[in-house]
This record gives sequence, C-alpha cells and structure tokens, in this order.
Amino acid sequence: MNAGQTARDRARAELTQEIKAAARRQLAVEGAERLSLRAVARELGLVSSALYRYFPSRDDLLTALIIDAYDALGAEAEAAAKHQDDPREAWLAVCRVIRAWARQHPHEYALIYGSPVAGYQAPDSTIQPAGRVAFVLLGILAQAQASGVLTPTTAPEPSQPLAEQLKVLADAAPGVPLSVLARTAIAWTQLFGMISFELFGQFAGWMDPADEFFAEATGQLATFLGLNR
Amino acid sequence: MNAGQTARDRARAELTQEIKAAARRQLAVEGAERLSLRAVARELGLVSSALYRYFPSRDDLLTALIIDAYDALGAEAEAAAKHQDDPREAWLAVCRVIRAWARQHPHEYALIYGSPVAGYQAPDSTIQPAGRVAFVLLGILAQAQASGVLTPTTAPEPSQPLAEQLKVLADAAPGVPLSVLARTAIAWTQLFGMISFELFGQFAGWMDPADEFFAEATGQLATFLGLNR
DNA sequence: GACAAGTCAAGAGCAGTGCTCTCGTTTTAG
DNA sequence: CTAAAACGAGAGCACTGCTCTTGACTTGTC
Repeated sequence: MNAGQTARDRARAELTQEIKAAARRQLAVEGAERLSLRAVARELGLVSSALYRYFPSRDDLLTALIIDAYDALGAEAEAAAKHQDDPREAWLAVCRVIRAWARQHPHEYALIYGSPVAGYQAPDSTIQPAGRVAFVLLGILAQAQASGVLTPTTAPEPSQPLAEQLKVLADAAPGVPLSVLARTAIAWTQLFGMISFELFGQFAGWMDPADEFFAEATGQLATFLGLNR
Repeated sequence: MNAGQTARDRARAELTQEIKAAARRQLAVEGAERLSLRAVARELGLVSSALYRYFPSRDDLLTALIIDAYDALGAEAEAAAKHQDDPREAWLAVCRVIRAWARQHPHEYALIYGSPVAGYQAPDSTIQPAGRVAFVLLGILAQAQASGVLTPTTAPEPSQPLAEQLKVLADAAPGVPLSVLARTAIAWTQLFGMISFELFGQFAGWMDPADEFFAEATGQLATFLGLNR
C-alpha cells in the first residue's frame, strides 16, 4: 500500500508524525499557548525554519493536534460504548471515559473544549471529528429507542425553531423523539460544563475530588433522558 | 476619604486604573493570550518597564482583570435578581444576564471560565469574587424555600461524601434540601457548559443562534430544581 | 526651608518567540 | 543525464516578558 511512494514521501510522512508527537509531548507539559515551534524543532534536532516545510504555520500544527485529539477522544468513547449492552450503562460508561480522558490529557482537552487559542480560527475540517463523540452518545439513545427501553419522559415538545436545529441530531439518532434530543443537548452541555469546571479549577476548594458529584450528575441526567435502570 | 493621600498616591491609583482600562480594551480585541504589556504601555505613552512599578508581572495584571471580571458579572447577576420577585423568574433572569454578559465580553468570560492561561496559576484571591454569581443563584433558592414556593422534587438524597461537599453551598442557601443543592450544581455546570459551547464554537453549524435552546434548557432546569411556574 | 530617602519613567539589554528569505545540497521525475 | 523540485541550515526581522541601571522628581523629617 506504500507502493509508488518514494523514499522522500515516506520520510516526510514519518517526520510529520514525529513533529506531531513532539508537539503533543510539549502540549502535555506546557499547554497550547506555550507550544513553541522552536522548542519542537530543538527536540527533533532540526532548525526552526525546517518545520515550515511540514506545517505552514503554528496554527496549522495546532489544527492537526486538535483533529488528533478529537479522534483520540472519539475512539475512546466508541470503545466504551461497544463494551456495554444496557443503554443506561453504555451512556454512563461513555461519560466516565470522556472524563477520564480529559483528566489524563488536560491540555488536549482544553485545546478542543476550552477557550479558543488566541488569534486562532478553527477551520471547518475540525467540525467533523468534533461530532464523533456526540455521534456515540446519540447512537446509544437510538439503540435504546429501537429496543424499547427508552422510557417515555414528560419532556416538553421543543418549539418549532429549536426542533429545526435538533434535526441535525435526529439524523444520528433515528426514531428518538425531539423532546429527548433537546434533553440530550442539555445533558451533553452539562457533561462538558462539569468536566471543564473540574479541569479549569472552578471546583477548587469545595468540590475538589469531583468523583461523587460526577457519578450523581451523570446518573440523574441519564434518568432525565429516559435511560432508566 | 482621600484625606492623607499625597498627590503621588492619587496619581498612582489613577494610573493603575488607566492601565487596567487599557488592558481591558486590548483584552476585548485580542484575547488574554495576546495581551501585551508593551502594547498597553504604548497606548498609555509609557515605556514598558514603567508598568512593572504597578504590576509586578503580566500575571498580576491578569489577576486584576480576572477579579474585575468576576465582580462585573457578579454585579450584573445581583442586579438581575433584585428586579424579580418570583423565584423562577429571578433564576431565569440571572441565567439570561449571565449569558448576555458572556456574549458581550467573550474574552473576559474566557478569561474566567475558559481554559486557564498558560503558565498562569490563579491565586486564592480570585476564589471569593468567583463565588459571587453562585451566591446569587443560591440566594434565589433560599428565598424560594423560605416563602414555600420551592416545589419538593423527587431528587434523590446525595451520598454522604457528596453531601459533605454540598455543605459549602448550604451555608449560602439555608433551609434548601441537599438533594436540591446537588441539582443546583448540575444546573450551574449546565449553564456554564452551554454558554461555553456557544462562545467557544461548539455549536457552530447546527445550533448557531442558541437563543431557543438556551431558553428551553434554563426553563427545564429551573423546573428540575423545583422552581415551578 | 534644606536634605536624605523613597519613588518615578526611561532606556538599554537579555533570552525567547513566529516567520521569511536565501543558499547550497539532495532527491525525484522526465 | 539533466532540469526541477524538495530539503535543512542559517541569518535576520519584528515582536514578546522581564531585569537592571540611571537620572530626575516628590516625599516626610529635621
């Protein structure tokens, strides 16, 4: 499958990966803002200007790291969902795995779910990998609905304009009522709000280990969605 | 009340305010990461080293801006709560005003609720102003409870370790059941998760104006808390 | 009212950054 | 075999936060 590739092509692909790996290593230590092209080059024994043959700018390197981070988190979520049959348990497992990944890779989490990097505008190419995690969660709901274990809730019907926007979610979760999709968006934003609060220090001094709260919140929101035990 | 202040003291206090104002102006345009001491000094017609007499480092200037931002948001929340008698309406009004402030001052919002600035460790002096908004929300619940309009919910009792952590909230909301305080933390994290998603571009391409979703989510969560209409 | 002590802004300088351009060298493709 | 393309090295530009020194100005105290 590498046929037709010249030695230069292979070396280029390899070095591109090495640059990303070194950048990720720096990211883990210093954070996105402190990620320095010169330091990456230094680590690889290159001169800084050489990196520009592989990434036209620092922003392009960041974009690559963002996409990789979305993919890594998406893969974790998919794996967690596969190992659970019961929809409620699957939902909770995915929530747990997202939090665990975020805690293990705080700077990568901040890169994708934190405030945007200064002067950086995420290109459209990041939208698709960003949807991967959402796709997993919606799939769990669709499966629950299909197997008839999604308890009907008293959730109100969303207004017409909101229903229109929720249609995007409906494509990934056929059969799930719009009222549940609205609550899915609520649960989704709660999940990432909670993780962000934990990682960004908003819980400092009172909810310091957030384990108990996390379990309570995800459990209540699963019920809120109609994923009863 | 300025008695005893020398001309030098007054000049110093004034210039300190001017530095913060100029920094805030830059913050609004460029974001926290791009905030440059040299640019602030340039705007004020000073040389960069002169700023170090007023703020020992860039981080200290950031800390001052963070505290100011927390205070500004806290003041908005307090004002919004005062103008509403009905607890549910007060809750919703505070949520709306928080979102409005965040949208008007996205970089200041990111500074306090986004990912921490690289290499910056928020000092403890930011914890107290950070609690101001939470204090307003908890006060609304306490008032609702006191006037008997907080509908008892089916919320489960929190586990013992979680109950211990929620005690911090209980001090600001005397009489409110722990089960409701747990849900308050859920609603709180949902609120800021939702606003962060909106501001940081996670809604891009599908929930673009988030007005409808915001109204729906805050309404459902108010009910979730027992703040019935 | 003079004077030492403290405070001030300015300027030079250090080490670091992203990025551009040029220059030989090496590898590729025709 | 040769022209073209790609490569890494290096110098250099404009910028950053921060430190240190220098000379002028304001204080509170004799």
